[in-house]
Amino acid sequence: MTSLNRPHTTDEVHEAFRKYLRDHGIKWTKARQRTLEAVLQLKEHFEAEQVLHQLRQGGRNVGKATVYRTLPLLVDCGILKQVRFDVKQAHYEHSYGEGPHDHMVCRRCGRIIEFASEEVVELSSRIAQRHHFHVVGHRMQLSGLCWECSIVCPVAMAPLESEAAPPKKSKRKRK
Amino acid sequence: MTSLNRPHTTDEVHEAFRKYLRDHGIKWTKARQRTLEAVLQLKEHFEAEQVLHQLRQGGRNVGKATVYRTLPLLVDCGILKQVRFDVKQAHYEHSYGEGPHDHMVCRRCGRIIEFASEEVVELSSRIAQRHHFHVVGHRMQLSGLCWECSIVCPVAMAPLESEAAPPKKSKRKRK
DNA sequence: ATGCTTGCAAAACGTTTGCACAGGG
DNA sequence: CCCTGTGCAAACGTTTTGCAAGCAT
Repeated sequence: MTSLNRPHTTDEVHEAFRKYLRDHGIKWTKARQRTLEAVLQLKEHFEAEQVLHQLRQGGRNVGKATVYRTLPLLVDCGILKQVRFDVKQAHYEHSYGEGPHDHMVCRRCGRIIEFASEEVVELSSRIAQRHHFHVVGHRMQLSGLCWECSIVCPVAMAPLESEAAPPKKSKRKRK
Repeated sequence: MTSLNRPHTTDEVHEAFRKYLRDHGIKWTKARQRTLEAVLQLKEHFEAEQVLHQLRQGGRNVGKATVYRTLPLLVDCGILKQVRFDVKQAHYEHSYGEGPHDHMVCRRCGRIIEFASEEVVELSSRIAQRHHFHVVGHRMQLSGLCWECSIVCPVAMAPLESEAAPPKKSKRKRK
């Protein structure tokens, strides 16, 4: 939602990255530039592997290690934000100039819906205060069914892919 | 907080597991029994490796694979809940008969503080309704500094271990 | 007796690191 | 020119899987 019509040009983002690198004595290299470009072409939420894929697809090869070393820089300078869903891999989203928001993840189709979270921020502060905790950030994730899936399949919770799985002889639920 | 004085005896939990297994045509075996016992001895939040460790310590050896195969069963039958913090490994907590709650994670000492979350649940519903989303569950995590750490170290965000790291020659921020 | 369960080892997975070479300031 | 950055491959820690043997029903 917020990632469409991003309020900043790619040039601005490039400049922000170069400034960040300069200020930290890190070099502006071809590999880092290409990684940033690939990242800017990706929409919404993505993982490291997709950045690699995007790079290979454009014929601009960058080593896996370099991508993994560059992503934290982009996070550190505010262009990306690391988001962790209920999976082992890290996901990233664009955060340059974007307001804070949280996510709803559909258990069936995997769709990720963003929502602005002023109320969540307020609630966080209230709760933190109550426990003498100094909040720096928060993460809130709702899981359930998106509108389409709740119509198609009002009860099922199983991920979409498992529908094709052939029934087992036993009564076991484990996949 | 809620894991202390759990409102159910270990017998009740055992029985719940056995019933779950029976109902699903899964066998009640020594390995699964031992895994459950180890899990019940662990307090608060733990990871798979700690279950293994607990088992070895008690001389009741169970294969790593078996533990990894049993934990999802315990989650599925409601005895455990999988919780993912900002790390790659999964963590688990006891959920049998416990009310919903969320977590605050201290960035410095790693302490995890639980808080009851009726307000969070309410807010979830309100937000979901607004987006025509059918919520099934939520996850909220505040990160920041716990009371002790915010006194010791009012500004630092770096994890505790990095304090011992020797300063590098360059101006770079990366570890 | 049958076939689910086990433990081991090996694979898979995402991520990190060591190293010799390339290339930017 | 120096020192950082790169790419490769190998290491890493967690989790999963293949398989022959074990054991609960």
